[in-house]
Amino acid sequence: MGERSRGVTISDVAAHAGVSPASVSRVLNGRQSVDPDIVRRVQASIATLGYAPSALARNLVLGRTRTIAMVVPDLENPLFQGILKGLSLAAAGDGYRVLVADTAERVEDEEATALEARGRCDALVLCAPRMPEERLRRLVDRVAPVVVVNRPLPELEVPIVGVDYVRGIRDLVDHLVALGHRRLAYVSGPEASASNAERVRGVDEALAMHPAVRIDRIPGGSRPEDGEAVADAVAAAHRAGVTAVLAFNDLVALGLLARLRELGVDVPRELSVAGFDDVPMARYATPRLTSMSVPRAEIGAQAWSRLRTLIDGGSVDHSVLYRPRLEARESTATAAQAVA
Amino acid sequence: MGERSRGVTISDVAAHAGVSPASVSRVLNGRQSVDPDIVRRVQASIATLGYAPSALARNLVLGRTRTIAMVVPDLENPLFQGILKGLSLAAAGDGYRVLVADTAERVEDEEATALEARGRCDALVLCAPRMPEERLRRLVDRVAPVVVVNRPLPELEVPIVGVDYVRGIRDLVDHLVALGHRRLAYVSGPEASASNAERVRGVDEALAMHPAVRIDRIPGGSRPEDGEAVADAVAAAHRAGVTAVLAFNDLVALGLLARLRELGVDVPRELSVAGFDDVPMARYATPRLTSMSVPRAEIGAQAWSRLRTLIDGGSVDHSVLYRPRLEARESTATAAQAVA
DNA sequence: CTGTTAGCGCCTTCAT
DNA sequence: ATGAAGGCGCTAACAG
Repeated sequence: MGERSRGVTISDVAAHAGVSPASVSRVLNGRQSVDPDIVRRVQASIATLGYAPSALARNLVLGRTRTIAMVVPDLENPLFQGILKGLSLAAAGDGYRVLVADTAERVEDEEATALEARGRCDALVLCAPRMPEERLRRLVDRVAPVVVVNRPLPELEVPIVGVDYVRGIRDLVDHLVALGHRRLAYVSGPEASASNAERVRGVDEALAMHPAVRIDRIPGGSRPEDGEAVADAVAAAHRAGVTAVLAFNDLVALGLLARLRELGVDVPRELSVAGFDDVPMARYATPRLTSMSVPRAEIGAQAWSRLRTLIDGGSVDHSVLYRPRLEARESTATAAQAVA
Repeated sequence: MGERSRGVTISDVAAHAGVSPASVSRVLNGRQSVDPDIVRRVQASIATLGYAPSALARNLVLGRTRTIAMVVPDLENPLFQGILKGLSLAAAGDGYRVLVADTAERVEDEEATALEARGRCDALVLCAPRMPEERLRRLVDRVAPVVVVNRPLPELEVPIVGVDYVRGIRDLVDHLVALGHRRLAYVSGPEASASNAERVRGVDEALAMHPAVRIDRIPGGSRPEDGEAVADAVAAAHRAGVTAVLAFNDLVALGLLARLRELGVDVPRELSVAGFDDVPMARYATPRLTSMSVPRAEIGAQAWSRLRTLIDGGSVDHSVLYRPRLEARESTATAAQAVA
C-alpha cells in the first residue's frame, strides 16, 4: 500500500508538526541549528506522512538539477559505453545523474540535441566526433558548462578530455616496425571523424620517422561489418606484400579477423592485425587482438571531475590527453614468421 | 558571444513585445487563438532576446519532466546497453530523454537508487535481475509508472517486457540434441540472477523432454573472465564425455572459447559451445558463436511504448515475452564430428 | 532559533 | 482575444 498519494508537501509536514515550512526545510537540509525537539517532531511527521521533497520544486528554486547530460553519436559503441559508465559512476558519487542523448549518428541534429539536453540539466559532456569544428566552437559556449570528449579543439576555454591518437598510432607502428614489418596498411575510419584524422596524422608522423616503412591507406569504417567488408582488399594488399594491418578500431579489426580467417589468411603468421581502443572483447578474440588501450572509464571520470569544477564556479581545469597503452597480444607477430 | 545571459524570462519577452506574459505563454504553446500580430511581435522579441523557456519552471508547474530513468545493474553488459539504446531512441521520438542509474551491481542500493531516480522524472524502467522478489514487489508500486524488464513477476499490475529464457534454453537444447549430442553441460550464471533461474528451469524442462539426455551443471558467472575461469572444468567435463556446452550468456561463452583454444580443445570438432543473447560480437568470434538471439533494442522500444501508455494515464498494457531466436553458427556442430 | 514574506519562471483559471 | 492574479513546492532573506 505504498503512500502513493501525490501531494504531501512541505506545508503538510509543517502543519502536522506544528511548525513553519521554513523549519521543515531547515531540518531537511540540515541548515542552521534547529531545536532538537522540533527536529524530532518534523522527522516524525515526515515519516508518518510519507513525505518526500519534490525534486522539481527544488530544481526551480535552486536553479540546478544535479543532472548532467552526455551527448553521444552512438550508444552502441563500446568506447562511449565505457565513458558513460565512468561518467555515470563518478557523477553518482557526487549525487549527480546522467541523461543520455544519443544522436543516432545524425550529425545535423547534434546541435539541437545538445541544446535541448542542456536545457534540462546543469552541464554537458559532448562527444561529437564528426561535428564540423566551426559549429562545435559556436555550440560550446552556448551550452557551458561543458567538457568536450575525444576530440581536439585548440585554443578554446573548454576542458577537453581526450586520447592522443596521434601518439597511439605512432606507438603502434613502432611496435609493428620493431617486429620487423616494413609494409603496413591502415584501414581508416569514417571520413569526417576527428579521431580518424588524428590517426592519419599519426600514420604520417610514423612514416616520417621510419623512412624504410610504407603504409597504404585502405578506406574502412568503424564497425565490424566494415572490417568484414574490407577483408578482401586487405587480403589483396597482403598478397601485394603488406605484412601488417592497423585497423581504425577494435570493432573493425574484429570483423576483419573473422573474415580473414574465412579467406584463409593466417593471422598472425602471414599477416599481423592490430586494433585500437582495446574494447573488452579484444582479449578474447582469436587470435587475441593486439590493441592500443584507452582508459574509457577514466575518461568519463575525468570529464566529471572537470565538469564538477565548472559547475561549482571554478575555472577551467587543465585538459587531459591520455596516451594509449600498447596491449601486445597474439594478433601481431614478427614479420619473420610472415615471411616464413 | 552566445547570449549566455541567464535570465531572459517570459516577462522580459512580454515587456519587449508590449504584451502580457500570458500571451507569450500562449504563443509559446500554441494555445487558444492569439492575434496574428501579437504572435509575430512575440516571436520577434523571442528571437532578438534569445529567449528559451526554462525547463525547470515548466517541470514544476506542469508536474512532469519528460524524462524517464532506467535502473541497471551494470551498464557494461551488452544486453542492457542494447535495451538502453532502444529505449532511448524510442523515448526521444516522443520528446523524452532517459536518465541512467547504474547500481554497479550493488543489489542493496537498487531500491534507494530507484526511488531517488524516480523522484527526478516521470517514470521508471527497472532492470533488477537480482533483487529479491519480495522487495521488488514492494518497490514497484512506490515508483509507478514503471515497467519491469527481463524478469518475471507474476500476478502484478505491472507491465513486463522480458525474454522467455525457459523456452530459449529448451530450443537451444533441442538444437544440440538434433545435432546428436546427448551429454551436455550448462555453465550457469550468477546465483541470484532471475534469468539464470529461468535458464535452469529451461534445462530441467529439456531434460524432461529428452530422457536420453544428460546435462551437467557447472557453476560459472556472467562475464568473459568467468568463462575463462571455468574452462578447465569444461575441458574435464569434455574428457568425461560431454560433447556440448551451453553458457549462461555470450560473454561467458566467448571467454570460454578463448581459453578452450589455449587448452587445445577444438570447438566445434571436439566440443560444441553455445552462448545466449547474441551480442554483437558473437558472430565475429572464432568460431562464430551459436547463440540465442534476443531483441535488445526492441525490448527497450517496447518498454517505452508501455511506459508512455502508463504516463498518459492509460491502463496497463499486456506484457510481452520475446522468444529467443536460434542463431546457429559455427561453434556448434554434429556430435558425430566430436566422436570422430 | 523560528516564523513571515518573497519569489524561482511558468501556466492557467478568471475576468474583461 | 487579452491581462491580472494565483500557485506549482520549495528555499532564502529578513525580522522577531
